[in-house]
Amino acid sequence: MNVCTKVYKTVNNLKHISLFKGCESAFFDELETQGQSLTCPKGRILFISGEQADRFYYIKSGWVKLFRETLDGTQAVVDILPAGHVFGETSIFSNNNYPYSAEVVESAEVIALPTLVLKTEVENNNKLALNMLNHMARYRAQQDKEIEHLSIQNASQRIGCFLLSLAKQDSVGATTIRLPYDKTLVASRLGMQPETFSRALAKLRDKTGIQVNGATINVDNLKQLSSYSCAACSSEFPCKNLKA
Amino acid sequence: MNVCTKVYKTVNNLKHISLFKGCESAFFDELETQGQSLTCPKGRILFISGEQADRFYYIKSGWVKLFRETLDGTQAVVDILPAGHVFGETSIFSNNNYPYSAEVVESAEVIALPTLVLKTEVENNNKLALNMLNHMARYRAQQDKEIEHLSIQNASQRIGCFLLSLAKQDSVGATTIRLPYDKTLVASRLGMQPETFSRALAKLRDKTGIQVNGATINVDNLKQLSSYSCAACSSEFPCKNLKA
DNA sequence: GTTACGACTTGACTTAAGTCAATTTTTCTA
DNA sequence: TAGAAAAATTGACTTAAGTCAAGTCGTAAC
Repeated sequence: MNVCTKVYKTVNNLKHISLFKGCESAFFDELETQGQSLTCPKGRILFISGEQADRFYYIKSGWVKLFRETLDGTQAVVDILPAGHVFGETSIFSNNNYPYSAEVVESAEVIALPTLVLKTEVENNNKLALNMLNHMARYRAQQDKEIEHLSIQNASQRIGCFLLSLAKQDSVGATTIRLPYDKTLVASRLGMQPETFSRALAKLRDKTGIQVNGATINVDNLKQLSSYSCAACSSEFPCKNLKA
Repeated sequence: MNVCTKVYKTVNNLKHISLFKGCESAFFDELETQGQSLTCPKGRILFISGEQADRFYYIKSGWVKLFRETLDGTQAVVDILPAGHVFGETSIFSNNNYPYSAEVVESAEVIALPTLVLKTEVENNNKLALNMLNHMARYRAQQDKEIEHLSIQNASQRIGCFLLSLAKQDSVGATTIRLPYDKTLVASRLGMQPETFSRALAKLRDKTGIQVNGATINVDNLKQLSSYSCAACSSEFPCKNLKA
């Protein structure tokens, strides 16, 4: 666990966060007064599973890993979130305890906000409650797909699917993808060992003609990648991760 | 796909459904007027993934499987739900399309209710929105655990965990568990092949001393079962599936 | 009762992924 | 820029689970 200096800043302008769309000024004022902007290096633990949840977080930049650990230390990665995402907010529906631990995996700027203010507002502002419902429904659909992938896709297909989700949504035919964090971390995100990831990526390269160069991956034919990966996925073909 | 005669009945008294706790009479009246009670035999398909979602369902008795299929026909089981559960309701947050297919797997009585009425009420009644949020948060926690189990538990441990979830919550030490549906179906629910299930259950028997007799399973020592299964689970030990 | 069917089990074998160890490559730091 | 550390790859091997085929068991129908 990485202990390090926190950098606090004044929070301003949360109005652009889609979860809060339609909320009143008073709510934003209260959030901003009690909120803190933190600059966190890689490795910083924001909270531990089971802890009392006084704060939830908004990611301004960087990447944050949500995970849980078994008694023997094995880690299960719940998700790895990029800028724009909110996490820890569901604790207001589970006795104010965090359901997972959170660690910064690519140096990040996050905003820590008081859960109590959110809870009170959700209980009184139907617009916010609806935002959260939509938000959770989207997340749920994604998790359902995750479960499906774990049970019916092989390692190479899971990687392919992951690459598609990173591809620019407007890319057609060819594109370049850059892995946003370490391959080891991608592997754990996809529920496999680093060695398996390495071999499975090589297999994916052979099967779909992608070019791998470190963290940079060139895709000449997105459809070929999609057709290989999505063969074992219930989503409509071509993969909706790929707009074409 | 099983085509069969529907049996319609008048719907009454939805007030006991926890999701609707605190709702107004007018809402119940509208639901009951437009709702239908259906008696469905095993095999009955209630809806198909992607279909327009006009109705959501409440299970009065029996079991319902939620699943999706890939192009090549491979099935991924999302969940298998018992009496008391609601499904198809999240379609109101996803363009009114069902995100999965639903099939009755143990003859069931279900109530089909209009999604539009629910949607309108959620948009206007904060109490209902909060109920749904709590409901979805609970479901989400369960799905997160599911993902964890798929990636870090082995077949025998997943079965053990499943058995614990079936054990009566007040049972201490010893208890008898009855599988609620076919072993083949339990296998698919746990993301494994029937053959693997059969062998893994035998292994679980050897490891934990449970006695298997067809669909009936005697557990002399729940803690032993829990300690074997939960070794690869991030939840606190002993498993919260087991109150002891 | 006998037959037929589906559910379940078992055996033999294949395949995918995990493990452990040894390198190689890249990145960071002094 | 040299050297150390971390990340990634590769090889050899083990293990878990899938596959396919054969067989058993129990129930339901006749």
